[in-house]
Amino acid sequence: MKEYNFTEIDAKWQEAWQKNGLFKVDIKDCKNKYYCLMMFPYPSAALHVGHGRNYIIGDVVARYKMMKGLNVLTPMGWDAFGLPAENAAIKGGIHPKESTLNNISRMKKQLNSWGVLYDWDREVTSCLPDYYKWTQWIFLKLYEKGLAYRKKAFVNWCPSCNTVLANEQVVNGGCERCDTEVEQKELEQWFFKITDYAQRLLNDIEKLEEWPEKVKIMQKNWIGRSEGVNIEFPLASSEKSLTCFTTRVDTIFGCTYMVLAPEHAMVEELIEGSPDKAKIMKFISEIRNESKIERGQTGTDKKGIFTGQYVINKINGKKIPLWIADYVLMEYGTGAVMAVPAHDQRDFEFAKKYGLPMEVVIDNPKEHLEASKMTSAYEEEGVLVSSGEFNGMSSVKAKEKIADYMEKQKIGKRSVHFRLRDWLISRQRYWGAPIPMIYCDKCGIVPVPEKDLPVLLPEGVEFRPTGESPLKSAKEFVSTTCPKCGGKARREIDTMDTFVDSSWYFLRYISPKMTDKPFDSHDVNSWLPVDQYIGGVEHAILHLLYSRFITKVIYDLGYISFDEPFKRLFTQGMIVKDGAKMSKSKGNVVSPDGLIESFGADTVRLYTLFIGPPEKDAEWSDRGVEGANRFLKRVWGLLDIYSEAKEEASNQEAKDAILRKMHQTIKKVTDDIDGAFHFNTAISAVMELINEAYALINEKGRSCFGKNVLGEVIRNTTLLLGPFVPHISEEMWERQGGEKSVFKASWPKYREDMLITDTVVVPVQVMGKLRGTIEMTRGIKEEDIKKIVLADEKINQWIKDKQIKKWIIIPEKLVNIVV
RNA sequence: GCUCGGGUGGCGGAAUCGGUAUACGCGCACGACUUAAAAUCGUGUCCCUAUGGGAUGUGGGUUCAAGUCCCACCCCGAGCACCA
Repeated sequence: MKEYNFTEIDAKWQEAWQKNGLFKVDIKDCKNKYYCLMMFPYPSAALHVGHGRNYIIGDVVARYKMMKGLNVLTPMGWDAFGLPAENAAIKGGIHPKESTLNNISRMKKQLNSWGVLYDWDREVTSCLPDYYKWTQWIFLKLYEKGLAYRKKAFVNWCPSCNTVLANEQVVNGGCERCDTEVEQKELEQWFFKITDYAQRLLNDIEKLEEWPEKVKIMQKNWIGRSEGVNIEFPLASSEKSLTCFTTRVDTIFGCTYMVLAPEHAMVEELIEGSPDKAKIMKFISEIRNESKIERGQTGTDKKGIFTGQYVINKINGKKIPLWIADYVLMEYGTGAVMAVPAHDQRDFEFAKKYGLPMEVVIDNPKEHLEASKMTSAYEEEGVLVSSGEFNGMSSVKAKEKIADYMEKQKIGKRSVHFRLRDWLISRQRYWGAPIPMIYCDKCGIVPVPEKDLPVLLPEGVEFRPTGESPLKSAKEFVSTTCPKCGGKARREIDTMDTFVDSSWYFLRYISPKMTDKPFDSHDVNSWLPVDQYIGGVEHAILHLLYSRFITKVIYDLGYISFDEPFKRLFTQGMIVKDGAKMSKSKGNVVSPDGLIESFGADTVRLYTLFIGPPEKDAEWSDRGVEGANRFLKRVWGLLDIYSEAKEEASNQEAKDAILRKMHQTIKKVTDDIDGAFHFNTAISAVMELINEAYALINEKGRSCFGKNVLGEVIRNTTLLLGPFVPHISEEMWERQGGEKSVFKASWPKYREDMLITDTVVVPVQVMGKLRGTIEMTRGIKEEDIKKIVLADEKINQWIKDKQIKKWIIIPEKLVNIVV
């Protein structure tokens, strides 16, 4: 028999799968549907083995589910808009469209060389008009619902590159390209009102039973709901009042001053006429010039200034000073904070620095607190003191009672605040979907009518940064007519965040070629939610949250009947090399191409899967790849042994043993895949089976199992390995007379009665220490166990001079004697 | 600082319910085959002062029995970070 020629085998089967359309799906046939989705990639220059892990895992799941008889949909596409292509274009002069499409065709070849299969008829590419037409359509739908709006916002600005930067491009406060310190610049921006969905996005996390707990917690924290009270503080000098939000209303009696964010709308009015007005304005402008990063640091020295104004704390009538400080953020709560230095560390530090008073109102039950002796704020729970009628109450109870009191007295109102902010979707960049909006001097902001979509991204545009959105220079693009009045108008020149493109692509796969609608609602409803979503943890928050949000909006609009897109989520770990993430700059990138050439696709797949549990990071080792190859050769070698074996088994014992091991392996592999995708242990189980087969053959001869049984072992091994190493499995399946594809064959079943043996080897301990093992028949009585154990010479050594106090007997598992 | 993960041989990693710690693979050593090397096959491989003793980041605890449960701490990784 020929040796394992992976080059030939890989090519043969990759061609065959393409030809017979193994993964082509009839969308109308949704019986037993299984939607297996991988996060679509950004088309970068070349894939490394770390990327490969993602696709290989998905391919294993898809092939396995197919063998389980499910109707599997696995599509693939490209998240093709985005900054890297634009940056490369600025540097190298190649148009982003050209480089992106080139990258796509290169990546497709690479995916194919791994033996990773998709239904390519459903391919979507987010930078092509037939796709982004519908991204624009989604924008219009959000606009109609009042969920897309414009407002002034600060953006990251690199003064050297003369451009706006995305948050991801700001590295330690500097521009990722030139390292210049990033400034904040205020521009009109488009937002999606995701905050309207904050509560639902939070509540529905409960529905995501099959998501990793980690991801759910990250989303919860990101949404960041907190309950508290909005309290009114009237100004001492006028009728007006300021509202502040607190989660610690129990500490209200300890509030000794109040602080506003420098951006607070009332500031100017408050300091009008003050002798210190100029000083205060100077202070505010200094704070505003600080970068977000600088100001956002915990523990940085807090800076503030007194406004000259006072407010009244209505619960005790006290007049307290009103300050402005950089540690209060305008974006959260009301931009005004009641300061309780004794019970909040930030207020504590600030009060110390500026000599503001401090009053203990929550006493530590373990150790009495005195304001003058405190070195840090006491933020724990405790008992109320100096709090009027609430004295003696626990802080937990007081939170409720004081809130009740305030609502009754109309001093304050219970309120909920979220950390989540609205989603800023405008990008002053070229390579993205144009925002379909028109500005008319007469009619104002007018949406592009649906019939005029797509708003095409012009191709001949100067995309080198000039300080303004590149589309501004495309005169023919900008100048248009107002859809309302027909007069002269200009187009929006910003493009959309690429996260908008990726927040609905899983719907488009169902109807990728539809021209009059983004998708067919009936088909989408029958195939979604996605049964299994697979991708990197780095998308745990943004992409997954945005997709959930857009799905809910489309649900509310009545286009779909489900409001969570992904039923089950799997996040795979990174592959690292020399302890670091693979990157060109570190020079530790491992390309799959050479490895596939020297060992074959199956070897690379097998090693990638065997390297460790797929949800964890793993260290790549080229030597390990050789081990995987060695194993495949051993599996292949069974074909030779089979062809030389005699019909009849020459050794009954060997035959029984291998059959038992085979059924145990079927169970183990099935359980490992069905459970937590633990492919590494599934593969090691098959290795054990092969090891045992060889050990028995070496010992008892090539015909020890007989042709029948060896053939059965080979066939089942082929089936079990199919999802992991599809090419060699197909080849062996064919050579063993299997019909059609191994993936059209059904997944093997194990026989329960073949899993157990008549006898078990039971460890025997004395005082919890292992002293020997004894073989016993199953179902043996306790008395008989004792007799056997006492009769054992080795065990007896340890108990002969001692008195037996207690027997611990766990049937078929363990015996422990306490002396 | 807060919230999650994680810490087991030279290395990647196994270990359903608390029940034989170190499966499987890599590496290494020795042997076989070979003129030789590679490949392949076989044997061995946690440590020690070895009929025994000690090891799962450290120190305690619960238990007949702890990698697994409880308490305190150390280290590594991820996310959030002046969120009132």
